[in-house]
Amino acid sequence: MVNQVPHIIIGRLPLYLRALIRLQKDGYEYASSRELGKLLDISAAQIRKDLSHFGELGKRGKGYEIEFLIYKLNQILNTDNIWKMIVIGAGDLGSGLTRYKGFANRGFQVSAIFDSDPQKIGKKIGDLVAKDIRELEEFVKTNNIQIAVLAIPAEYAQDVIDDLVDAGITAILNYAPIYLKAPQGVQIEHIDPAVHLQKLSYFLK
Amino acid sequence: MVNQVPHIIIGRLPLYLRALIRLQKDGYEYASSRELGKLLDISAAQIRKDLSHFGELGKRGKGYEIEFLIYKLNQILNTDNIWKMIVIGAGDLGSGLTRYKGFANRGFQVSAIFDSDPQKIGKKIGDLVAKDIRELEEFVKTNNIQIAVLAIPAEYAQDVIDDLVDAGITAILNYAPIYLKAPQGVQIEHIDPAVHLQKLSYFLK
DNA sequence: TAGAATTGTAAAAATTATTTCAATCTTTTC
DNA sequence: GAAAAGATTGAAATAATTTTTACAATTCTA
Repeated sequence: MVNQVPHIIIGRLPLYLRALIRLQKDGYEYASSRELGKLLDISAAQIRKDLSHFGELGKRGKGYEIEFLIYKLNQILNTDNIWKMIVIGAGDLGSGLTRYKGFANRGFQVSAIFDSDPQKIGKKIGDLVAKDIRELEEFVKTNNIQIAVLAIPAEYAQDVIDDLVDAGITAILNYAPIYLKAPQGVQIEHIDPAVHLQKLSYFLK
Repeated sequence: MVNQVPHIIIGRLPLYLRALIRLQKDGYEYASSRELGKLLDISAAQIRKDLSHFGELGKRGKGYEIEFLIYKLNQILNTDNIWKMIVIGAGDLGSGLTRYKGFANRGFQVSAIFDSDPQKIGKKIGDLVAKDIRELEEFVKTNNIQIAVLAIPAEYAQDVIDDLVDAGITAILNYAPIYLKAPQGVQIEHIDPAVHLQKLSYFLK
């Protein structure tokens, strides 16, 4: 296992994992880099090179044993256990993410949802009840939470990030349509559908 | 205006645009590449190089005139008009996206939402009423829709994409957690929160 | 008018992806 | 059951792409 694997490679590992889980569900036991590549529109060589950063995970003449590679990728990505996350913002998006069933088998679980709006605090959302954002710090500390999902308007996002970091959060999935600052060591991933749509519309007409 | 601007550059333009709109809202008239870069954690040289693909858009000694650059980026990204889109899937996510107020001022508008579940068809969602997916093709053709947002389970996604392409859709924002195939010329962008979370968890613990 | 600021771009450096192939394992043939 | 043919990985070498550096040209400011 090597240090300092390029970010861009880490970004592809979840795609490999997702495809492998699908293949396993479909009853396959082995997958070659060529097959996997065809499924993902990624060159076979690239897949082999990416995986080779983490040891010799394949079998010459045969391919990659799917069960083993899934196990290995989960280990690499730290998803061999379930991470507890919190969601900030109990609007449509935050509520939807909280109710979303798709996280469980990919290593994540929402363990609380917070809002500052009295109208939303106390509301039942899936199995949870929306909490007051003022309880955030205590909750994060008590439950040792490291991951937060931000689903609030852009205006408040930077302030909330600062609070999250103070509370001990070190990984943030940001849905607010704004670039956010965090100290070294705190990772942020951004999802903004309009950004993707604009990439798409570039190619239209 | 040049042909064949690398994809990776197109992907940054919406971020520039988003930041510029924010600066404009905050009352600024000019932004230098250094200021913009600081706001986005992108090097000033990169921003200048990216923008230089589309002409000489800045003013030496002063920076970029924000209003003009916003106008120009909208023109480049084809967001100087509103694109009508359809949403497929009237679950939490599809409903949330349909109600989302943030698309309007970024060049997009949901003009219909479809589902195949009789329980959901007819339901009021924001200003719209969920339609039967069987009406999809006619709607797309009649209304000349080019963009679709896919918010359905992975199992059905490839079949629906095939139908969308047949109907005339050429740009797809895919929320189903699976890689999807489309013919040359049809652009797909993927959003899978679990993929982002797994990138984050790589860096944890 | 002089000094400061900033762009646009050529050149260099760094990063990322592809090509190629020896090594090795699997499958088929005899 | 051994030998031959086929498949596939892992990795070195090469190619392509992307980013950074460096600076002349130009504009702004005082």
